This record gives sequence, structure tokens and C-alpha cells, in this order.
Amino acid sequence: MEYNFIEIEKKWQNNWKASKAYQVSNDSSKPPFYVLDMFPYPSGAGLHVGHPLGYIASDIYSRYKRLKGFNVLHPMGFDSFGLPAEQYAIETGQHPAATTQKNIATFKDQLDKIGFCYDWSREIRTSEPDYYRWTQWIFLQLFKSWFNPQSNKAESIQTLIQQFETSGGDDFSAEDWKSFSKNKQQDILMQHRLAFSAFGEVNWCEALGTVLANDEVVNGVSERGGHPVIKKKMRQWYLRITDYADRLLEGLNTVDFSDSMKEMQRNWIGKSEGCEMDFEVPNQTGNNDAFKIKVYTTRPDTIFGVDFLVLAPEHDLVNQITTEAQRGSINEYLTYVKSRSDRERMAEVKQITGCFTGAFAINPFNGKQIPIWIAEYVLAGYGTGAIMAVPCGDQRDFLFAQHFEIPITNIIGNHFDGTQANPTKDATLQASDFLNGLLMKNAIKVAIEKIESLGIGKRKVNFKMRDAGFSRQRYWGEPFPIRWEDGIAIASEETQLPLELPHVEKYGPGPEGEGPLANIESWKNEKFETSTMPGYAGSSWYFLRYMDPTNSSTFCDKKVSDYWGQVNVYIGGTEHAVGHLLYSRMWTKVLFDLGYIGFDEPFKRLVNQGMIQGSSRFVYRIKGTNEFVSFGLKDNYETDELHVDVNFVDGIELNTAAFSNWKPDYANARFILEEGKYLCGVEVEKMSKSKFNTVNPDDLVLKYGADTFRMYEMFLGPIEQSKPWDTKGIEGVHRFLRKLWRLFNDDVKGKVWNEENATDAELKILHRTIKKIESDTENFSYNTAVSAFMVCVNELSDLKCHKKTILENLLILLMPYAPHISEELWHQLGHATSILDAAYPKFEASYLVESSKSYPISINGKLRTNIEISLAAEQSEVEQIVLSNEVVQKWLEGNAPKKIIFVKGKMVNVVV
RNA sequence: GCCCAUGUGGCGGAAUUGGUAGACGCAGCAGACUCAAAAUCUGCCAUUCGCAAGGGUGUGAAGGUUCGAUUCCUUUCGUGGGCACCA
Repeated sequence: MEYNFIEIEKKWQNNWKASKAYQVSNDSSKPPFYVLDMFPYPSGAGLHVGHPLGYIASDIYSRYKRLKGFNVLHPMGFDSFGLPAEQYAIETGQHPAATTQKNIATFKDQLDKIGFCYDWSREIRTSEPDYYRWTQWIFLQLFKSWFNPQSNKAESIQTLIQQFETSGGDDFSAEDWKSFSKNKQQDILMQHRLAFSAFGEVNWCEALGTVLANDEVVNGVSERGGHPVIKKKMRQWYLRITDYADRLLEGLNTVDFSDSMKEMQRNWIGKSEGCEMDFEVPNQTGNNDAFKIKVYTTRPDTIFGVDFLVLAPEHDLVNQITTEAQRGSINEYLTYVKSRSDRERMAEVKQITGCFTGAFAINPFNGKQIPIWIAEYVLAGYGTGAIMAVPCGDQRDFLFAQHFEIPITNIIGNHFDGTQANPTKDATLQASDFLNGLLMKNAIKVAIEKIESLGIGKRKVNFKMRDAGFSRQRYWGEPFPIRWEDGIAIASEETQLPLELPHVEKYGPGPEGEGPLANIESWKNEKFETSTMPGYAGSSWYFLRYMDPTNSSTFCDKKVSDYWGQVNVYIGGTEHAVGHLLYSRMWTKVLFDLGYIGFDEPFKRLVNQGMIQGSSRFVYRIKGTNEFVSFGLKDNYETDELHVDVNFVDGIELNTAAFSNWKPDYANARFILEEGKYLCGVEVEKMSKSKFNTVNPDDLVLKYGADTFRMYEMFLGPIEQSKPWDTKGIEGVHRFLRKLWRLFNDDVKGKVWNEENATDAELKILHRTIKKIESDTENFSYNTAVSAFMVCVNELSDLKCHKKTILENLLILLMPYAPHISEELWHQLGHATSILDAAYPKFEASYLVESSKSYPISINGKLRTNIEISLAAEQSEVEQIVLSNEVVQKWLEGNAPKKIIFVKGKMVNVVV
């Protein structure tokens, strides 16, 4: 009987489906365990081999936990709002709802073939009204809440109103508050709401009449059409995530994420401590009102080394302080900056740009006049948008000063050599008045105290993180349940939700860059907000909905979320390190503060999967011809590099016949070969349809079966590591499964397994495997687990062990990895119930006890021989054995050893 | 530019806390079985010197700590991911 994986996999997939084997109840005596995948965006390209990497890992873990006696929640759904579907709609006229529907069907079909244990009865789609009704509801909670710094948590906006009514606010009294107009009151409240509206900059493309995503902007022009793109201020919604900055930092101490992941989040939040300080700018028009420029610095200790101030080009005061003489150049510079993205502005430090405003500020400590410049390396969004530049202590300031020939003041003596800045805090200050003689790091505190006592500034904690933009001028997203009346945002009634996305025929932008919803008359008449929510809205809370997916009275019953609790293990790519993970952490904290859930961190443990990259192949067409030249000869010609479908290439050798048949253009292609072959160029890059480097899992499942595919993906390498896909090697895993099969069945003789008693040697193999698989599975070290299965089956085959007592335990260990073949063989062994709920084998250490070990013997750290020594032997005994050894004596050359290092159970090193 | 990760045979990778570098698999080579092929099985497989025994070198590069470094430290180069409107 042969291993017919096609039949076996179909049989058990149908069987599990019919018996609802993967349906999970919210009511169980077993302890709960929640294993979650980052749900996919259902792109039109379908699933490629990169997607299942994390899904297989989580599937293995879920199945393993189920064997260990847990009630495992393992759901899947779709993040189905998003830009690509809309772009596709603009190009083809097909409604995003229709294409999304179709793409999801394809995804589900592909996922099912791999044999995942998802409870599909809990599937969610963020673009369904039943789902986004609750996204809108949570948005309203954010809108109706503020962050109370006293209680350090979100509270109803009503408590703030009460506070204003009884004791007023920062700069107004209770009486003032009551006298304010309704609009003014609402404006003030808006400055505290967790979801708020304000003006912010967007990428605006005049030619296309629309706002563009950063992705759609390439080198400062639109990807479509290559039109210029500038910054434009528009009214936008934001989430006040900065109020949660400290709690987002603290929360990292309570979760099990990798250190690098925590580091990335900490850096993103970017907490820094320093101070704000005012620099006066005498008003040149003779008015006595001087301007004040507020700078933020983390290095107030360097105050006597300030040689110039730099403002962000967008800074409010730029226009007012610029002198007439400089106005022309400043305007020119502003135009240049408008065309540059933040990224470009920070990245190209080699190219130093800036412009002098003509104005001078006064250093409050020594009265020195310092020139004020504007430069693109200062960003308006961070700090106060103005910095004090200290060239001797900051390399960027140093290069700027050098480039524009601004004289440099040295405040650290010979710690500064005039050729580069010294950014350390370990130098002793000189020429710094009251700070003279202090170490810089100690001077920071002294300087801040002085600044505060002089009343020219104050201590200030700053965050790099900015409030999160929450508006998109798009169609395919959640509508805001907000109407605008006389400039006041009015929340929809919660009972009126969902506010359904209206059907449109055209997806073009509305007037003035508004979203497509602005083109719908009824929508405008109702005064509804015309932008929609961003992609991360739906994904910020979906893990809660899986717990209680069909509840129509609340987003998730508190009793249910209390039962499941936090996601125990969350698996997904590092590309979400900062965006999605921070947003969902914030939403969870808000829902916790408001009492809707009982935990304030969503994910207890995070496992990052690496990205599977594509390995692209290139051919080289000689310019203006239909002739293709092999890789090694391409430098002799002028060529165009073209992606070629990786499926036409064996290694790097092109199948020229298949290539010619690929596209009509290539039908008459001619080839210049090297050594009779056409060789392709190779590059590792993102797996993408447009690069023709995608590999479809369906083909592999068809050819080798789902079990082989699952194990091969895990065998590729550590789960968290990125690696290019290579199908070579899958044969080895397939051979392993066939070898396993032959322990039970012979192709000719049929059944070969028996009920004999196991020998010690066989039990040793089994228990070593149990131990290894259990710890590897817990640690997500699946590549070594697969290897351990191979070793086990190799050894059992060598011993000709066909014993049921050994094999049935092996099957349970293997089930999470290769469920179909395990279930089939399990039943062949005579079991009537499913292997899905078998009991995990228990490891017995007694089978592995050894009495002696072959110790490696090194001379001066170099391995020279091995000696079998009892594990009970102590140092003196071991020394005796080692020194009498022939090989050791040869290396000693008659000398006595200096030292003998003996690590029990490990090794011996003789130092000569 | 900044942040994070990463670099080991022809290839994917393994190596517990600093303790035998190259497990397992792919590819390759030689052989067995076969009319033949597939499948399967056996052996070899970092590099270099050597008939062999045995020795030298070797974990991106250069230094350092240590009896001992793929592992720890410093410097440096390459590659991948992220950088706020892709998801």
C-alpha cells in the first residue's frame, strides 16, 4: 500500500469539516488558550508561499496546545478594507466589494488546502457592516473620551466638562467656560478628545486632484502620471496616541515580545527628556514686541556653545522674522522644501541645504547675537520645530556651520578638535560661565534649574511619536459616524450604527481633494464626514471580535473576553512592529480604561515570522532588438534587464522554449548562449506578482501534499528569519514522510506494524524525540523539530522497528506538523477516535540515563582525541586517565601540563 | 541618514550557559538492485598538505577578552526590513 497523500488529505479534510472538529466553544471546562495570526489583506494576487509561513507555525502551536488539553481559540479573518482594492476599482470600474469578495474566496480556498485548524464559524471581515459597526462604535468611544493625566487613563468627556464647569481649565475660569460660545466650547473639548479633528498636512497632487499615500509618491512625483506632489493642509481626524506614550512604554515590560521588537517600539515612541527655552528676537520694525522662539533641546548644558538657531521651514515665525533683504531667497527655499518628503529631508544629510532669514536672536545667558536659519533637516512635527545649534557637540550642526561658514564656538577645549563634532557628554565645560568645570552630563540638571529659575523655559519630556492620522480621502474604508454642523462635529447615535458605506459608481476624488463620498449628494446633504477611516482601524481590535463574532448587542461580551483573556500567542511579520501593534495596544488600553474589557495589553506573547522573499531571475535583451544575451556576456552589449518568470528557470538556466512561448513578443526571440546555455541574472527581493518571482502553494500541495508542504516550510529555517524561497529541497521532506509510511506499510506486503514490546533502544529513541519535539515546539524552533523527526524515523528504520507502542506516540508528536498522514496512520493502528484529541506522550527521563561519555580531549583548546570516561568520574580520576592517554602524552612531549580544565559532562582541556 | 535584524560548506541551515563547528536536508560523486528507468538502499562529500597515519587553515573583515569564541567586547563592510496615508 502506497502513501497516497491526495486521497488521504481529501478524506480527512472532509471528515474534519463534517465533524466540525475545529469548532471552539466559549464554554469549556478546559483552560483557554488563544493563538492568533495577523489576518491578511486579501490581495488580488492570491496566496503565495510567504503567507503560510506564519499560519503553519501558529497552526502547529494550536494543535500542540489542544493535545496538551487546552481549549484553543484559533480563528482567521480578513482585513478587507484598503487601498489596493480601490485603485483596482479606479482602473477597472469593478466595485471593491465585489473584488474583495472574490479575493477572499480564493484565499479561503487556498488556505483550506493546507489543512489549517481554523474555526471558520468565527471568520470576520473588516469591510462587513456587521463588523465595522463596532469599529465605528469604538471610534465614538474615543471621540467621547479624554485622557485624564491625573488618573492616567481615559475617561468620559463628561468628566472634563464637569471640571471646566466647576474649576475652569488651564487658561480660563469656570465663569469663562460658561460664557464661551458653543463653538468655542466644542473647540476646546476637541483639543482633549482621544479621537479629534485638526489640520494636518497631506500629499496633495494637483494634477490628479487627490491626496496620495506615501506609497503612491515616488521621488516627489505621483506614481501614476509622474505629476508634482506638494504638502497641503487639510482637516483631518487624529487619535491622541501621544497621551498613551508613557503607558505604551510601561506596558512593554509586561509582555513577551522580542527585545528587538520592544526596542523598535521604544525608539518609535522616542521619549526624551530635556527642556524648552525661549530665545528673544528683537522686532526690527521698531515695535517693542519682541518675538520669542521656543526651542527644544536635550542638551541645555551646551547653551554657551550655541552659534545659530534653525527653524523648520514650516515654522510659524519664519514669515514674520525674515528680513526684506532675505525674503527672496527664503521664498525660493520654501518652494524647494515643499516638494520634499520628510524621508528625503532626513536621509540626504550629505546634501546640506538651508537659508538665512536675516534675523538674529539673543542668547539669554550671554546676550550674544545668533543668526536664525531655516533648514529642511529640522522637522516641524518634532519638539517645537526649532533647535539651537551647537556645532562643537552635534555633527549635523557642525557640518551645517562648516558649509555655511558660520563661526564655531568651542566650549569643551581640547575635546573638540575642529574637524568633527564631539557628541559625548563626558567633556568638561569651559567658557560657559556658571557651568564652567562641570562634566557635561552633570551640567544638564544645573542648566535646567537655572533656566527654570530665570523663567525663560522649563523642563520638558518629549516624544518622537506623533498623534496618529486617522483620516483618508478614500472610498474603501469605514465611514465616520460624524456629521458636521456649523463647524461642530456631532456624533451619530450609537443605535444608528452601522453607518453604511454608500454604493458609488465612480471612485474619483471629490472636490478640493475630499474623499469620493463628497460626490454623493445624499451624503453631503446629511453633512456626514466625507473622509473614511484608515486601514488600521479595523485591525486595531479584531482579536476581540473573534471571541464573540456574532454578538449583535456589543462588540464583545465582557464575560467572553474575561474567559479568553489576552491573546496568548500572536504571530506575524516584523513589518507591523510599530504601526499596527502600537495602535491595537492603544485601543486595548482605551477599552480597558472605559471598563469594556479586563486587560490592557492585547498580546501576551508575540512571535515574529521572517519574510519569505522571492528570488528573481533576469534576462538581458539587447537594446532595440529581440535578441537576448546570457548573463555572463551581457556586458559586451547595451541591454535592458527584464524580469523573467522564475517558473521558466531551472537554477539559473533559462528554458528558452518556455520563455519563447510566454508572450507573443518573445515568440521569435533569439538567444546568445554561453557554453550552450542561457544563464539568468539573480536578485533577492520582495515576492510580488509584478516581479514574476511568486511561487504558488497550490502547485506544491498538489504535487507533494499539504503535509509535505507544511513541514517543508517549517524546515526552511528559523521562523523569525527572512529567507528567499527555494523549492529545491522539498523532495527531502516528502521522502521523509514516505519513509515514515513504510514503518507502517510495505508497498508489496501491506501492513507491517506489529504489537510487539519495545526494546530499551527503541524507547530511548522515542523519549529523546518526545523531549526534543516538546521543547522545540514550545520555542517555535520548528526547523530543528522537523530535523528531529527525520532522525527518529531514520533510527527506527535502521532498527526495523514497526512496533505500535512506539509508532502511535510518534504519530501524536507529529500530528501538529503533518495532521493528515498522522490521522490516517492513527486509524490504521486501530484507533476509532480522532488523533486531534489524543493525549500528548509523557517524557520519561529514565530511558535516557547514560553511565559514561566520550569526552572530547583538547590540548591548548584544540581537539586531539576522545576518551570514553564514566560520568561519575571526578577531576583527579579524569586527570589520571587523560594523562596516561597515548595521544595526550605525544602532545605533552614529556612536559608536565600547566593546568587541566575539566568540565563535568562536557570536555577536558589540557594546557601545556 | 536613523532604528531593528542578519552574515557559518556548492545551497537551506545545526551547534543548551563561552566547551567536539558543519546535525538534518538539498545538490553532487561512487556503488547495489533493475533488461532499463523510477523508487529504494549503501558509501563519500568545508578547504589544503599527505599514499596513509596525521597535520595546517576555516563561522563577512580587522582587533580584543579567555585555558577555550560561531557565541562576549570594539571597529568595519555587505544584505534584508521599518521610518508615520501599503497592509
